[in-house]
Amino acid sequence: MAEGAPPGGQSLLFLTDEQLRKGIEAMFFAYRGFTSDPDRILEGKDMGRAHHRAIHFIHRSPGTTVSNLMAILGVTKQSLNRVLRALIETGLVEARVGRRDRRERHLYLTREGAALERELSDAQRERMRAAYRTAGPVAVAGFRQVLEAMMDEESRRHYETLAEGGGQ
Amino acid sequence: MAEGAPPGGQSLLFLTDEQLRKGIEAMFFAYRGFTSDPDRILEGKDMGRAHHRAIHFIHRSPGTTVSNLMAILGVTKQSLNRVLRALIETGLVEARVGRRDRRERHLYLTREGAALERELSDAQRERMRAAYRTAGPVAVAGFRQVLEAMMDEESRRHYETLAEGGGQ
DNA sequence: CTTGGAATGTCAACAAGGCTGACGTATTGT
DNA sequence: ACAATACGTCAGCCTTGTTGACATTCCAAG
Repeated sequence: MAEGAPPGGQSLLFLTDEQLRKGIEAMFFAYRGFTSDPDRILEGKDMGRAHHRAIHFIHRSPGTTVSNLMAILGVTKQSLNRVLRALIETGLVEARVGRRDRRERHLYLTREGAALERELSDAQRERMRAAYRTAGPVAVAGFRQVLEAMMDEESRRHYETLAEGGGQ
Repeated sequence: MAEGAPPGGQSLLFLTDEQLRKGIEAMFFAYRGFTSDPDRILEGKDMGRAHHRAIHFIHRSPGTTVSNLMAILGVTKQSLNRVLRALIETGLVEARVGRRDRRERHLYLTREGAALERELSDAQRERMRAAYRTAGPVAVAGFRQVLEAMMDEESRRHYETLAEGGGQ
C-alpha cells in the first residue's frame, strides 16, 4: 500500500485504506463496549442480547406487531418467537389480540418489562452519554451521519420510521 | 425524564435521552450493514464472522501469537482454536513455531489467506468508503471520536496498539 | 538438573441464538 | 367458499461462544 500524494488532489486523506481500516476496527471494538453493559445485566437473568433487542423495540414502538418486530430485528419468526415466548412467560411482555385484525398480536411491555427496559437502557445510555460528552456535539453529529450512511436501505427505513415516533 | 430547559445552560440538546436512544439505534442498524458484506461472501465458503475476524487481525499484525489474538478478539482459546484449526487446515493461515519461545505459534496468512482477506476487506472498505464520502471528513473525525470514547479501556488499548503498526 | 508455570492444543459437553422446513389454526378479504 | 395472511410450534441443524479437564512442550528459576 504505497502512500503517495492524495489521489483526489486535496484533502481526501480520510479515504485512505488505512483510515478506512481504522474505522472498521473502531466499529468492532466500540460495538463490544456498546453491548457489554446490557449483556452483563442480563447474564444473571436467563436472558441475552436477543431479549434486550426485543424489549428495546417494543418499548420504542408499543403495540407493534410480531411481523413488524421481525422486520426490524431482521430475524425469522421462529427465532423471534423463542424470545417472545420467554418474555411473555416471565411476565415482561404482554401480547394483546388486535382489535381491527384479530390475527395480529400487539406487543406491550408490562410494568416489570418496562422496569427492566429502563435498567438496561440506563446502562447503555450512560455509556453513550459519556462518549457523547467526551466527543462533543459536532462529533456526535458526524458519528450519526456516518452510521446512517453505513446502513442498508431497509435498515435506514426502519431507523427513520422509529425516529418519527420519538422526538428527533 | 422531563424535557425542560437544557440543564447545562447552552446546547446540551445532544445529550437528550432521545438523542442517545437514536445513537443506540444507529449503532444497531449500522453494525448490521457493517458486517453484511463479509457475511455474504463467507456464507458460501463454510466460514463465518469469527473466521473473518481472525483473518483480519492476523493480516493486521502478521506474526501475532495465539494468546495475543485471544486478547484482541476477546474469546477463549477453545473458541479461537476451532477457528484457527479450520483456517490452517484449509491453507489460509500458517502457524510458525516461535524462534525465541518455541511454545508460541506465530500466525501468518498464506497467499490464499491474503487473497481472501483482500476480498473481504475490499467489500467492507467499500461500504465504509461510501459512508465516509457521503458524510465528509468532519463527520468522519467525529465518528471516530465517539467510537473511541465508547470502547472499554482494554479495547482502546488494543485499538491504539494496532494503529501504531499501521499508518496515522 | 529438576521443576513450576506459561503457552498451546484438544476432547467433551453445553447454551444462546441464528436458520430451514413443515404443519396447524385463526382470521381476513375476495 | 377459498386463498392468503399472521401467528405459533415442533424438529433439526449450524455457528460461535462458554467451562472444565487434561496433555504437551518448553522457558526459566532454583
